[in-house]
Amino acid sequence: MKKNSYHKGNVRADLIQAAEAILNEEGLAALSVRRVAREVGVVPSAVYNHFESREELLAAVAADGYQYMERLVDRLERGSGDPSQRLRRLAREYLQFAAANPNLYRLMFSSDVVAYRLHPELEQAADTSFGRLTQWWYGPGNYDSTRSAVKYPNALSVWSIMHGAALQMIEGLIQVDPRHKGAVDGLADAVIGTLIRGLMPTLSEKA
Amino acid sequence: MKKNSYHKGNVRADLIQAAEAILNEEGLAALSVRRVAREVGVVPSAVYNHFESREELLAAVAADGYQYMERLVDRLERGSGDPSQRLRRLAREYLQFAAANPNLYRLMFSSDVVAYRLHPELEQAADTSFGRLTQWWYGPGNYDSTRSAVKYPNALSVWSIMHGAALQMIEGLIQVDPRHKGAVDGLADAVIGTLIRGLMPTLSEKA
DNA sequence: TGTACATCAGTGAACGCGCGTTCACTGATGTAC
DNA sequence: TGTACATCAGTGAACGCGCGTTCACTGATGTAC
Repeated sequence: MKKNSYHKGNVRADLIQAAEAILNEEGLAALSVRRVAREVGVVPSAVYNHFESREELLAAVAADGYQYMERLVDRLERGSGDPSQRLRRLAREYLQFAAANPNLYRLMFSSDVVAYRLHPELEQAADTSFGRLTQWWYGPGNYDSTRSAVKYPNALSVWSIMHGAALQMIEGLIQVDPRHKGAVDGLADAVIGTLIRGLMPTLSEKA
Repeated sequence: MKKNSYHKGNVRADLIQAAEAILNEEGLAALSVRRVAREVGVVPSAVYNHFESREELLAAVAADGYQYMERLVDRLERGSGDPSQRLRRLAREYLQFAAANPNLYRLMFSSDVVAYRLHPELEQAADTSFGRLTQWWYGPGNYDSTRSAVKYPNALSVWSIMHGAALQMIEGLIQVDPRHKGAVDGLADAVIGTLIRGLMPTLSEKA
């Protein structure tokens, strides 16, 4: 392909990829339309042939991230071992993903930046991940996609504790270096282990 | 006090208060130095008599938020009831705080916006909250302030599950309306209840 | 009690910046005849 | 096979914007003598 030709090919895909790279390396603040365009070698206004706005570009990046989540749940469903073993594996993989892609992880879960409600395909991606985890747990027949706290406390708790641990790690609120894989696994084991066993034993010890 | 006098009094406190109001009502993006100054009735450059930079102002706002966390832990320590009852109460109060002050909550826990490491008083405030929870649990003699995942799995898990639930609620990832106090309590009960009981019973049921 | 002066906390104008987005345009490509 | 033309995806210049921050300044206040 000639350097200065029009119709460069898959500019849309290139933009998303460049955006992901910038996000990972320099964070969300550096991810501007102009910057992404520059990186791809295109003029800023060209971006608007592929995305309606900056936010739509960000939504596309986030949606890309959810594909990774999907794969995690795939492995949960198809994996071997008893349920608690699978859950422990899920926990490790989940935190490893967050540790390796902190800025992407943040973007995926902050409606502050990308309003889910405005990007149905994104909301659906998030729903699917949670829904499949829930169905694995409660059986397909029992899932009604409302994600009610009362109806699915177990799935909700797994999601909450993993999300909380991931963010505390990413934000540096706990002494776990995201670049140290062993430490990340240790964190995963600690929280999912506690959740599986429950606090009752130590609490009654206290009483 | 005269309207146009210099030396207006507690401009610093006013700035923090105005910043909190803007944050709550319009979100972080609206919280600019110029905007806060305008709200207080002062020229933008006057802000720099009280804060070195925008980030320092934000750090002051976040530090203010931590005082609320302190009070939660106070009540945990001094409250009545057995440990698990106290923990359940803490969970409710924690989520109610997050529900009532979502933008402040986000600011407090995102190093993206305010780099903790650069604001020691802020890092200390965060440490204190976690440390006191841990000490309540393990006894004062056993706390060494490293917040290691391996050493304090119980306190860490409580923190993680509450943080995760709070953020999912705030970001609209779960079907809980933050303005509905009953629903927020329900969420708190669900996650802390699951954590206390543990997943073992349902997991072995599955196996 | 009155005066000189240092200090403090404001003012007002200006800086350079990168941003998201719009617009009229134009070159390359694919298709119909 | 050659030509006319619609479409698509680029270009380039410009828009208005609010931002964080700096600077020389000045009015009000408190203190020392």
